[in-house]
Amino acid sequence: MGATASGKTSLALKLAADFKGEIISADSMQIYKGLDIGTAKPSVQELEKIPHHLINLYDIEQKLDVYRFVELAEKAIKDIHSRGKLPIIAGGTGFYIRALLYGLDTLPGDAGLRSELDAEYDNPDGYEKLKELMRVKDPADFERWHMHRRKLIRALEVFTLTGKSITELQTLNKPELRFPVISWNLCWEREELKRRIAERTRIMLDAGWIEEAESAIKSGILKTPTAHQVLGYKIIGEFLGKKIDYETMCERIITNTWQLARRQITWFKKQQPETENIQMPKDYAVLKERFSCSLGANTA
RNA sequence: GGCGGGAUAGCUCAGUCGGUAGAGCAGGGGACUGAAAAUCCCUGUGUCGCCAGUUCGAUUCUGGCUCCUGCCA
Repeated sequence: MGATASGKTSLALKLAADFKGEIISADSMQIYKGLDIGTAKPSVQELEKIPHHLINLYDIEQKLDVYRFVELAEKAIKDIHSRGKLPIIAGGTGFYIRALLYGLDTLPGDAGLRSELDAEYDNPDGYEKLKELMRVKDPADFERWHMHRRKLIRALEVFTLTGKSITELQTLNKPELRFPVISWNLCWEREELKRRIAERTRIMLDAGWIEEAESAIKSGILKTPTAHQVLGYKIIGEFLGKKIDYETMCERIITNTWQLARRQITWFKKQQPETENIQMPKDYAVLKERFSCSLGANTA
């Protein structure tokens, strides 16, 4: 794992080639078909050379969430194991990776109820009514989430279904790794990562990202349940609609990407401290050697 | 050249009926268990363009200067 533009894809490809591995993408956006340039997927040749899982699996209008991701990834891991290969998980969606490695608590979900609550939130007084309901029924979660619409709604959803606080239900499982893993976080010096992001953004734009975005927007990506959240496409849409010029578009994408990277860095630092930080850049030979050792220790 | 408008946080700008100033964005920190490349929370001292005058006190009023900018020539 690692922040965006940290070199995960290229490292995963090399390790897979050297250790008979197959790659499972832990990326909430690379799972969608069509967003090839914008999500910096491996090239077609690379995808052909090394088997990949959870890439180009969904159409953009399909809905993805952690729960589904974990199911799909577990299936992929079993599948890879059954063929005697090594599963290599590579991606920047920390939330998904943590959920896969540690498992999710078995919380109920009801998308219908959730969207009802969400709609209620928009009604005049709806927000206050829902907050008041939480304040009375589930004060702990109210305290925790009253500032955060999405979290409040999810807490309310779980409370409605179970009569219990989501926070309470979440602490039932102690975090414990479900697989033996070697987990690395690719770290860069701040300014260096910023530079890499800026450089990669311009390369992606030159490689045809704008055309890709134009067609994705025509296919309605901005109205999809999950894929609309992908970074960059909306900004490119503003450029295509002549609301901003090329340079502004470019800078805004770079800024947004950097903000994403910062959130990822915080996540990996705070939420997955079991992960070993690998200070980049580092020669592949060194990484290969270290991986080999860890692998030996792990299977012993 | 004439008549206006402006000069305040890295950027765009508010504001102070005279008591040394605040928003958005950027930047920094944090959260995160079914939308996560998303969402949310915390975080703002800067010669208030320069020089003088009035005043107990000026970034705020007055005069001059410099630099932008608009209209007319």
